[in-house]
Amino acid sequence: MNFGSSMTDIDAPPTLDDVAREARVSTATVSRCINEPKMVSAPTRERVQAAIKSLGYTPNFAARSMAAKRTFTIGAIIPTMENSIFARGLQAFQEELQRHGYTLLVSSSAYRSDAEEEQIRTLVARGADGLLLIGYDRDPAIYDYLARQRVPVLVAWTFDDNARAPSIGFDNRASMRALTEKVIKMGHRQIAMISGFSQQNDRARMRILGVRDAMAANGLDPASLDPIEVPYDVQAGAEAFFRIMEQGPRPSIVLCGNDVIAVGAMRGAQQMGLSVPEDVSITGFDDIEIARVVSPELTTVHVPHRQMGTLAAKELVGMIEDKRQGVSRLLDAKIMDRASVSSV
Amino acid sequence: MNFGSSMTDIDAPPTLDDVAREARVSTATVSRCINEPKMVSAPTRERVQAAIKSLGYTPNFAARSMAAKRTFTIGAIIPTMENSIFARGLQAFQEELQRHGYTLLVSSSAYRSDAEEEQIRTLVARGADGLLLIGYDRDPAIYDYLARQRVPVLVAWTFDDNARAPSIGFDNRASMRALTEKVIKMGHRQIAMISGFSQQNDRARMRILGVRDAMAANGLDPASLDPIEVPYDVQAGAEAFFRIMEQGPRPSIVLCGNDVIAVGAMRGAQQMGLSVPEDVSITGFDDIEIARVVSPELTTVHVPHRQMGTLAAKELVGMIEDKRQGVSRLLDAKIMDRASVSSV
DNA sequence: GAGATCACTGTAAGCGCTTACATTTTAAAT
DNA sequence: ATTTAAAATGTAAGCGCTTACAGTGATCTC
Repeated sequence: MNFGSSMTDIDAPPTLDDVAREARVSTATVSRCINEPKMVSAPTRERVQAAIKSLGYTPNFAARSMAAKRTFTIGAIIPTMENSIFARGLQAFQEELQRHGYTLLVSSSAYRSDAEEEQIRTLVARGADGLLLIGYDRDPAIYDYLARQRVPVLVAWTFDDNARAPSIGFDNRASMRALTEKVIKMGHRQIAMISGFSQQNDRARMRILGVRDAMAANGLDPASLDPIEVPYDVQAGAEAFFRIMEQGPRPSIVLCGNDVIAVGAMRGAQQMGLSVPEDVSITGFDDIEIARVVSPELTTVHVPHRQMGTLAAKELVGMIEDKRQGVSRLLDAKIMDRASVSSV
Repeated sequence: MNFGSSMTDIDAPPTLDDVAREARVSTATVSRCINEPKMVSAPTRERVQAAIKSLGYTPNFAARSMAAKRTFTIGAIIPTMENSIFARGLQAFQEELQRHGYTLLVSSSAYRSDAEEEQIRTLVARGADGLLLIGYDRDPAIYDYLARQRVPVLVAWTFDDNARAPSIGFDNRASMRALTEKVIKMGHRQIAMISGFSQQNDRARMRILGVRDAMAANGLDPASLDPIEVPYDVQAGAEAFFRIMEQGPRPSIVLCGNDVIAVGAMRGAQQMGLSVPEDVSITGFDDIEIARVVSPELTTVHVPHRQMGTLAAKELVGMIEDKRQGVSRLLDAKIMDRASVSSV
């Protein structure tokens, strides 16, 4: 088979040169046609476009990045793809990037900071024009490295105005505090918590602090809170719930570090024959789809996933194209008061 | 600040040349040290490695791909990232790729074939060494294009031995047939179905056919099945469930095209005050996490997500590196008999 | 109508790497 | 020792693009 590779030699994809020849212009003109169309006169532009079309030309990405020292690629490293905690936000991020002509390179670190570090280096070596990272907690040396390589970085899913990188996110601590105060007002005094691992995870840590803040502000002893830390996974949540209910005085409410754990806790309750919220109340965090699918529906903190993704993309593209510092942005996270919590 | 960029000029990242100079060898040797270490004698290799380390050298990806005509990038286009249908499989795919030194470029088409086509072209232009696509259904011209560009393609989440591309997947039709036969044997005669859109989606189409196969084989009229097609989303599932229960004779069972729809149907039932499975049975497909989180737990078809991802990665890498045709592989999908179906 | 200005277009020098081929060094064989 | 093959290294030609710089006419300016 020969698919109309005009009179040229074999079969390799057409290059800029081929187009230039076909359109009887220089390669520079073709390049300008593609990148800065307004620099080229209308007649030539049309001729070039026709040539591009007839040859089925697509620019070679590697060559372009090498010459332009830009890749139009943005890297994102998320802790996990296994559940949808980051999915909606990332999807929105991607859609917005695409709108600006960028491609997203995603990888997931499985919540391991060494894996994350390696992936950061890979992404940088691949010439990512910018990076989206989740949360702040990481070796300062990484921020140094990134600064030295002049790769713009934006942090999401958290907010901290005076950190090493600009962030688009919400206040994990304040949100958790608000949620906790709310349940305390509903009469809960015996509070237990199942958290994600707080090491190298500022979101988890801040959420714990938020609970303590609320306790302290309401005459409870913050030191009495002894969060169990588990992986973000349903089964682990269920197991932690068992442990909590078996040892010592039973809490009237179990606050969970996120929805996945909370759903696990709900399963655990069900398996123990406890009903939620009559026997025990449970809350989550994130408001992912699963929260509205369990019954009772889960009381949780709604994170503005899509908004965060979209704004992060805009900001990062801005940082890259205008070579400016990014500006942090605090978004609202709202308490979704559903059926998994009752008054005491 | 000056971060030890030895005596060289300004500040740009070190290049192969810098390393070569530092190690007092030619660039070719440095290159070999990185790509084919065994071609270099031990002493020189050590010298070069020391130089690499001391300069903090990382190869420039664009340059490397241009020279080698390889990118070590594999593209995957999945229909959605919003729920976890593809997440586990993709995660496994990525992990396996990483093990072979490849990077994954993911994008999602939102189940739109025009978006998918554009993304395929983008990925090819970016020099993807291979592509993972979900399902067969797409314009044949795309397969031609891919063949002409000599980009290996592997299809997953479905299996068809004599299609345009090799596939690693399971038999959607047979699995759905098996599930349906099982519920028929349990006494269900009034069968309804909520499917995903079957246009441009062979998985959805095959699942419908599977239901009909089972009906025909058991003395029911396959033409009497009139699947409602909806987007794969909880809310849509609930709404479709309402429609089904409101019009005409109520089915004893509602077979759903996947777990997300099924969970929607369960919510719908709950909102209508119907209990599952006493008043109506419901089944799903995929066995994603959500299936075990709802109550009652969902009877569904277990898809070997991780296995599929891992094998797909191995096969695709094999196709690329050995320049051979891929071989298709049929995996088992198993019925998970849980609590959302009762006998009639 | 000579010089200045402007709008296009072309020339050609890289970008940082890989690799075919040439050359040198080392080891093996006689 | 000398020849010969094998192993290690070097030389240099690109890979396909972008872009600084240098034309080339056409249009203004006074």
